[in-house]
Amino acid sequence: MAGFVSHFTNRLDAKGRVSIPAPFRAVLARDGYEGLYCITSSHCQAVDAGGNELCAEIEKCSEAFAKLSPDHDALSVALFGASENPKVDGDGRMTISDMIREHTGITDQVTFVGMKYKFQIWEPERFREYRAEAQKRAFAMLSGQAPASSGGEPA
Amino acid sequence: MAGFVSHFTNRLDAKGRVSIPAPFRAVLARDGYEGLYCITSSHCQAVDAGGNELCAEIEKCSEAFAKLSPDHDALSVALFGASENPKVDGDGRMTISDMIREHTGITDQVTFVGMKYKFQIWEPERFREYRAEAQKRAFAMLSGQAPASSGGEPA
DNA sequence: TGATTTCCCATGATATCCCATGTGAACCCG
DNA sequence: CGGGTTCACATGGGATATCATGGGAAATCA
Repeated sequence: MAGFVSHFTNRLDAKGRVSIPAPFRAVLARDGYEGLYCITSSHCQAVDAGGNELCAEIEKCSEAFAKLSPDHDALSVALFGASENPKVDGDGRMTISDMIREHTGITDQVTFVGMKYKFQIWEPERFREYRAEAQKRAFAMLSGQAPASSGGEPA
Repeated sequence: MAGFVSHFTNRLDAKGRVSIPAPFRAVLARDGYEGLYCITSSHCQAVDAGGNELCAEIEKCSEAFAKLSPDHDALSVALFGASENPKVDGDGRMTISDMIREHTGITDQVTFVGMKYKFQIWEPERFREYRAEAQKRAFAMLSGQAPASSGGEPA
């Protein structure tokens, strides 16, 4: 099925490498893998990662402003300056850069969280905290929102 | 026969596998089976499972918010981070992941409960308790709202 | 040249595939 | 109508493939 789902926690090895979960690699390949795109999240201590689909989303974001305009420039710096294209080795591992380490606080373990069109990279303990918070917010959002057309409360 | 109905209890084997009830497999196949979609329920100790129809329902939820926004991210983590695509082997069995085990308390038996457009996965004893409670609620709702003569629940 | 990074292979644990078996229900046939 | 047969399905287990992880050697960089 399509998209990144579920979450996985893997260990960093002595060289700073970590295996990207196999199901996520499969999604990347299906999406027409051209390298992994990573960008630090602006509102949480995580890194967004993905393939073409994530790239397209980010570009769409910056296209909202006219090129050469101050706004566009500022946004470009903010977006692309905080981005990376980590290499993925033949065994499906990526290296955690210093930028990612600093932004996420990752030391020896990494949690990968599927979010359908992208996935996030977290320090496991911080993810647990964020997740608890996210679940509360999600519950509030869904119950505040008008019920969907087809009968039946999702999840 | 449309949708998942009735309920079944099957045993887990030593490898953590359990047979998905044959009638449910038939429904999945008719729905255009592309893999099983599972998501932990936010309001009870069960896992929602289904095919395309359930998947579409979940996606619709997250479409209410702009991608890359904090709200969308939180919702995605709560929904997709708590989801899985268990593989189904040639004999119609799925493996119960640790995530499902923890959320449901399943140890050696699994109850599958049809809910028309999806089905739920329960630890048998917890399901019995939930069911007793649900029946009370349903009865109260129906007798409070509907005329005594009405033959069944609304579609 | 010394320090990293990249590539490649080794390994243990786990998951997946494939086939065997038991059991109950449906079916057929006399 | 009764007895035997077949079938579908849940379950078990051995063989095999996949995956995360570790480490050495070659390549790259400064």
